[in-house]
Amino acid sequence: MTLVTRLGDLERAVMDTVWAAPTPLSGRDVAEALSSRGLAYTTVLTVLTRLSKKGLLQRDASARAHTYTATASRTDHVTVLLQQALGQAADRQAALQHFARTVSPAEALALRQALDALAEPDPRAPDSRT
Amino acid sequence: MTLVTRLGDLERAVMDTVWAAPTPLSGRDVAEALSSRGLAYTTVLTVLTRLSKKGLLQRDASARAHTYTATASRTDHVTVLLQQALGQAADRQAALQHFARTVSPAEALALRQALDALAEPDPRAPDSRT
DNA sequence: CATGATGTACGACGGCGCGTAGAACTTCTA
DNA sequence: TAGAAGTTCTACGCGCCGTCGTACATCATG
Repeated sequence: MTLVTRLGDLERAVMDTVWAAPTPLSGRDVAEALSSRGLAYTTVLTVLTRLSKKGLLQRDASARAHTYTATASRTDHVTVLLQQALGQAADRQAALQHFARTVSPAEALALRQALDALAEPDPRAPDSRT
Repeated sequence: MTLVTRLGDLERAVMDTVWAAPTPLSGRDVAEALSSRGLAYTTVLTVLTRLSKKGLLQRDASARAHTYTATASRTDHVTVLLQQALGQAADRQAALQHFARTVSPAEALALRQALDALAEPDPRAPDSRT
C-alpha cells in the first residue's frame, strides 16, 4: 500500500482548496476555485472521490450536492509527512539535529518555543483561569 | 519533474545498501547484498543506473566494474525530505511547532541541543584543539 | 407530469515511474 | 581464442494520476 502521502499535482491543488475554505465545499465549489486550469467538472469530481477513498477528505452525501471536508488539517498532514521523512533516517536524532541546522532563525525560534512548552508542561494550576 | 525524493522500494533498498557501505560498491556488491530478493543482476544494474541519473549516486567508471557512491549522506537526504515536507505547509513555523510536539522526548532533547548549538556559535576559539 | 438542469457513479485512456529482466555488445583473462 | 564478467539498451507489466465521457439519478418548474 502506498503511503497516504502520495499526492499528485491536481490532488494537492484540490486539498489546498479544501484546506483554504472555512466550510465544506461542493464539487462545484472546488471546480470553480480551480477554474483557471480549465478542467472538466467531472475531473474535479473524480479527484475528490479519489481523495475521499484515500481518507484525506470526508464526504457528506446528505445533500444532493455532496460536500467535502478535510479529515486532517493541513498542519496535521505536514506533520505526517515530516514523520515519514524522518522515518527514512537511520539515526532519527542525528537527522533531526542536522535538519535543525537548516531551518531559518525564525523557524528555529518557533521550534525552540514548542520544545520549551513541551518541557514545562503547564506549571500553573490546571484551572488558573483567574 | 518529479522531486528527487521519489524512491521506490528497490531503489531505497539499493540506497540503503550503498549508504551502509564504507566504500564504493560495484553492481555485483549491491546485487549480493540484495541477494535475498532473488533479483537478476541486470535488475540491480538498472536501478543503479537510474539512481545515478537521478543524481543520488555517483558512478566511477574508471574500472571495468563500475563502482557507485552516494552523492549525499543518508542524513543529508533525509534533511531534504524534511524540508520538502515542510514546504507543503502553509505556515512553516506552525507546522514545525506542531511537529515538535510529536517527537519522542529523546528526539526533542536532540533537537534542542542542535538549536542551542546554533544560538551559541562556538564560544571557544576556532582552533581549540588542545 | 415532462424536461432540462444539476449531480453522481463508473469506466476508460494515456503517460509516467518503477520493478524486472533478456539480448546484444564489450572487454578481460586464462 | 573462448568464456567469463560487465555494461548498455530496450521492453513489458502494473499501479497511480490527470483527464473525461457517458450513463444514470434527482430536483425544480412550467
